Amino acid sequence: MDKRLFLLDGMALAYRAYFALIRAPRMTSGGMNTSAVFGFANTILDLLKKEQPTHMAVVFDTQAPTDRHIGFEGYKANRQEMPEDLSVAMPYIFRLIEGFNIPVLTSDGFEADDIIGTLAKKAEKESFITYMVTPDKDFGQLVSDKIFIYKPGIRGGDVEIMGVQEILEKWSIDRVEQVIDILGLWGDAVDNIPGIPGIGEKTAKQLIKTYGSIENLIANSSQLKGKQKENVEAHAEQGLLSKRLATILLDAPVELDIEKLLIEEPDREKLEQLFAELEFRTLGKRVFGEEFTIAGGQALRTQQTDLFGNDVPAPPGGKSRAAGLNNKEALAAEADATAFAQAATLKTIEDTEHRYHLADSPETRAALVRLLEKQAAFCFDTETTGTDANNCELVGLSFCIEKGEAWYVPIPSDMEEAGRILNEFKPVLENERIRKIGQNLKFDIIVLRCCGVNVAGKLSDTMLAHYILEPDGRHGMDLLAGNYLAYKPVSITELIGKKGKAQGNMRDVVIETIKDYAAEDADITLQLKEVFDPLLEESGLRHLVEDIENPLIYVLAEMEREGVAIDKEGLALYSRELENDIKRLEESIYEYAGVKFNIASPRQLGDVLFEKLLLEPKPKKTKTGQYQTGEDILLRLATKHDIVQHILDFRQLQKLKSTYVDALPLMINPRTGRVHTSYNQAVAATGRLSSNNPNLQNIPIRTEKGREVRKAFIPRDKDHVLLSADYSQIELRIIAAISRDENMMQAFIDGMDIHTATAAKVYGISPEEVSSSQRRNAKAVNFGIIYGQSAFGLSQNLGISRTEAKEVIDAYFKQYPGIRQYMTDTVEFARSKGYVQTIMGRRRYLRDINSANATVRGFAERNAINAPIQGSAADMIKIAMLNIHRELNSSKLGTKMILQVHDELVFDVPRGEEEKVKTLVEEQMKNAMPLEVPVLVESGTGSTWLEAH
DNA sequence: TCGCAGATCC
DNA sequence: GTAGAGGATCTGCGAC
Repeated sequence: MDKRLFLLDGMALAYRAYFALIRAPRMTSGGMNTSAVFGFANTILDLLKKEQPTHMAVVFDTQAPTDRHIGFEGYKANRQEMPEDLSVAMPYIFRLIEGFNIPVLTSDGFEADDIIGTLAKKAEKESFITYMVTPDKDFGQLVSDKIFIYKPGIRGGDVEIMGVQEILEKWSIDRVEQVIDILGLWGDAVDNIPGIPGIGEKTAKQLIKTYGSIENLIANSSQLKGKQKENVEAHAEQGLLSKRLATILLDAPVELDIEKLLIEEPDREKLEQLFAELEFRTLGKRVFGEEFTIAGGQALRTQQTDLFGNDVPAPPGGKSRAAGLNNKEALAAEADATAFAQAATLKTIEDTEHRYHLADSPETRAALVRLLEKQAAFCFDTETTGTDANNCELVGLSFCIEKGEAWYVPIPSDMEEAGRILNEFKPVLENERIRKIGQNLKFDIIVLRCCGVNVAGKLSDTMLAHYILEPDGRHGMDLLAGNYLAYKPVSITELIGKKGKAQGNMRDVVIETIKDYAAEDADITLQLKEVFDPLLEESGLRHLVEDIENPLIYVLAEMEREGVAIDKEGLALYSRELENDIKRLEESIYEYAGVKFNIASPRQLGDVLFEKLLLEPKPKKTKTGQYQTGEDILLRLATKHDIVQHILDFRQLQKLKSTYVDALPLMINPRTGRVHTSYNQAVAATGRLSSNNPNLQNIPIRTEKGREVRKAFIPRDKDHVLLSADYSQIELRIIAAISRDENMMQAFIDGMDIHTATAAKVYGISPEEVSSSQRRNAKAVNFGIIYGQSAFGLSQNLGISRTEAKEVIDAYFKQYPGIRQYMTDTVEFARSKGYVQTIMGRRRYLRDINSANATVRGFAERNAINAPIQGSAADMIKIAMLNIHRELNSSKLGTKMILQVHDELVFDVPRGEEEKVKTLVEEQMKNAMPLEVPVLVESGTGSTWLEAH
């Protein structure tokens, strides 16, 4: 049998596992980030299972500066501190390796690569096949026969085996020697060896490639000019040292009998204990088989500290939590993590004592109602035939008043019978005295409203409670049950099948099965409420759910149920018009291009523009390697070829037609004849609402053709008009108020146009003298400030030079010193507290704020600056909505609030009420959350949304 | 079915 | 030197 030796570069793999997972939600146990340990464990497991090694060792760099590192002051200075999370994880990684019974070698004065290189050479003589396992950024693999490129993922790594030849091809390198030369490059490509001041990594690589080697480059430095020449000559010695340090040794003094690295059985006891501490349930199962459970183990409890040893506050009750990044990658990874958590050994309905009753007779129902009537609060849930609250059928109701006991009330499809049963429950559901507890109550409230039941009383929504506690996380019931109750509810897919065409219907499930599922939901929700209440109290967040989020459920439910009228015929007409325009554009584009292709395919379009028409010598590519054809890129090309403008127009019209003009009429509810969007109250981490099915918060307005769509939003009939009221510059007013910057506050107090005022200050001229381009620049800075934009971003945005952008920004901060102070203060606050907050105290946790990774940290810093501003604006309009809703109801006006678009509210107003409502709305919006600067609201009415806005 | 790119909004 | 504006949703393409 072959002797197969696997040598793992321990530190590199640990770092790689850590950084690869850094963007993913943190897998935590007792506050410790366990993702690096998890990634490492998966590497070992993958190798053991898939590659059948016979011998194995993990090699670690000696962390203390040594011969190979020493004598190089800059090395120490530049070497990044090991991230706190990772250094906490390292002891666990060592225990893991020990548990697997794999020998650990330390490099003792050398790089791990040197030891591996030397061993590989030695092993070759003893007829081993040697494999080096290291992440792809390291070049050290070149000394082994095969190379593993390990890409950690949350479910373990994809291990890819490449031969040396393939590596050379992959990196477009010609010869092995050349790789060695590149290894000796200047810059921080190799383990942060400091480079030559003034010559970057890329430039250095290029230069070395051109000259063949560093030695050649130095010898020919006279061919260079200017600063480059100076730098190369002045720091030649350092460059050579870099090369020497980065060159892999094959003759390190390592005494070792390779046969001793023979693989042994893992130490079951040690691994079990470790997996129990870290709550690695699925991993445990992979190692020890399905029967593995961590029930006997003790969960880890360590207090998280920051770099200075101070305690970092964990979010209230936060057991696991998403990182600050809210992008698709994070969400996808989070889904994985959720699956990971769910697959673990959680209690289920089988393991718990419960009394779930069926209340399906007049007597049992009456008894239930009598019981509910006596309660100060109860938890309830509805079962329906679908997820569209405005377009589904009620199948049953479940109730719970105490942990472990719940009732299920089936509702038959016969309307009359259903009505009778619901009437029995009206006295409790409509009872204002009784608090209602639920998960996503807005859905239940709308469903019941459609059945003629008007739910009343205070609300406690567990989804919103968790949203307030952990705004970046997800808030599904199954997830919450798993994380907070260590419980796995009956899965909906067990009842009605997987999502998709084949998915069944709640109506078809036998009542006994629904009973368990539904009663359990109510039971779990009640238990969650009991967990969240003290957490909200402790962290001082109770008022947010109690005074804002929970009451807002009623407002949103009513808005959603109300819906908005759409001019279907108008849209149909416009669709035909667009169709013609698009056809014409298509033809002309084909003519310009000389070829027919799919213009809607960015890939095909890129090929035509940059490979056929060659519009750009060095076109930008996306990370997947196709040409970028985004609007900003095309706009810059517009002068080069007429085809570009046509493409831009084509894109715009295509988008308009498919997303709005053709899609909206299909969303009209057949029952009401109106479009009912759905507001999600728990997705945007800053506190904003979002809208979907359809999204009515992104109806076009910027361009003339787009605006046409707004004409299709109309009052319910000719006796009504639309009223639109929006906050003027609300985010800038908020930043002015919370930063208390005198100049900006004064500009608002004086009622000036803020962008003109800013331009006047920045350019040191009077407001009258401000040109339109100066105002545009000022406006861009004002917005950039809100988002934490850099000089680079501003220059890109405005098409000006970086120097110019920097000047504008510097002048800006000189005029508004309070704003700069706010920015540094907020970031500082986030650093010490771990979160930022809005005026109303809504929090956003920023775990990455102290990250050693500049990119990740930068993201957290921009979030720190933006979240309080965007979030305060969200708080303000939510309060306004609550107050307006209350006032409209109490004053018996016929006006309905129908839309919210972040800083705008739209109402359907009976003719004759316009003036009254306008005053009411403006007053309530202005006074919702008084600031120390004036809050301005602009409103208008019209027979379409466009006119009103 | 899913990720990506590109579009829309505030 | 890094990457390069915060928050969303929807659509079509193209790989799987």
